[in-house]
Amino acid sequence: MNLLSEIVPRLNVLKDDDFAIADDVFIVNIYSAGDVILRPGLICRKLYFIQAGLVYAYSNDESERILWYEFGGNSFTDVISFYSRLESNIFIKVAENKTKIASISFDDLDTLYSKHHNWSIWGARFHQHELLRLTQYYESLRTKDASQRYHELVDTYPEILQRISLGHIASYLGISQVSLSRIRAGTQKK
Amino acid sequence: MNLLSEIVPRLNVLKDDDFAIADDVFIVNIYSAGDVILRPGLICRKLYFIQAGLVYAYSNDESERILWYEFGGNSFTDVISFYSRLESNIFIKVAENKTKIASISFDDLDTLYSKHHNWSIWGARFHQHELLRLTQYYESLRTKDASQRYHELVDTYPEILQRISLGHIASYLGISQVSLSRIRAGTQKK
DNA sequence: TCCTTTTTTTAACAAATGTAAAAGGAATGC
DNA sequence: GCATTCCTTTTACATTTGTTAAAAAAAGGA
Repeated sequence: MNLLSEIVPRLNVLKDDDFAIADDVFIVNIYSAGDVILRPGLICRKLYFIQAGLVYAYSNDESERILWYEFGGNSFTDVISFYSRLESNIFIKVAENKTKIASISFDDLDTLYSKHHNWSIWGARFHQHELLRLTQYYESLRTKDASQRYHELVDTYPEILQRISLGHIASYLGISQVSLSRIRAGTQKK
Repeated sequence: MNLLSEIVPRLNVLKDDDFAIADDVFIVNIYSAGDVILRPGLICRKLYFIQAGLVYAYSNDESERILWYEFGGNSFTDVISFYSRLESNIFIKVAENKTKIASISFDDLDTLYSKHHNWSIWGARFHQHELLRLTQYYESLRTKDASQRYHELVDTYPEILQRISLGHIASYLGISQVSLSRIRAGTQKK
């Protein structure tokens, strides 16, 4: 059984043979907390798939605003840098030890599409899923206020309060730590 | 020369033959201003490509917030409804007469992927482009304030002030009309 | 031209949120 | 135990933005 099949979703199309074919263009690495995957000024050349662990991104300005967290089972990249091949403006860092990640370059991915029909079907479906996932994420940013998003966050991942400081959660929610305290104290509209 | 090839981008992979193959699964329509393409409660079953004209979307709540405008050359759908196959929560309407649009259903698109390698390569690349485009749009929403976005809007489309009322522009920018007046008056930080 | 309607701006006030600073709590090390 | 440091909450104040309402300006019709 190929390692990759444990990390990259089959999306109802990939067979073991397809994973075998792609085995040499995906690279699997194990990272430690604090490892830097991407920094501003570099082009993000890879698409990443997390098998286990935790990764996060933050902005390059004074605010160092946390842009996202991604857990095992999800993929990530700097979408703007990777698909436009322009220099990144964000940091991507590993948050936990033994974070296990597979990655593939833009060119290798496109070559897979061209050479293997199944991989191009996978590519279409994968990017459809990502389009849906990203849109749902941004729409929840747009339509829900920080209070709602905070309560959903702790309902969905109650353990997150043990893993991430409230300062970082406030940054992730896009509000000041003072506002988050007010929300937690209930001094806030529901 | 096939009509479709004027509307659907080739993305460096589609040949005339591919358009001929797909001719019967794309439908081309001409709409009038005010025509409703999608309303809340329905599932958005199609992916649309605008050749010419203007289309916009707005929310289903009291605010009737304008979510986006799309011009000729771009594609659109209700991303969340189309890719999750759930009921839509938005309106999509045509804003100008003689708006010409090609469309294809989710299932027909997936069938094209399965049957034709070139179309699945196209699907992967198309959705990569859309992922980039959507992310750039939402990131500009996230990082720029209403004042910046207003000034960029009138710099990019000076004629827009003649075509769309300030009330609608404020809605599109996500602010009250009062705030937009303050921005225009210069009573606002740059 | 005059009246009506629509659009835009202005004013006044209230609510929400950020900044800065202080205080309280928890964890760690000596 | 005590001090230090880090994280979190609280307070005070200023800024921003929304709401409501009124005034001003623009557009259209008779």
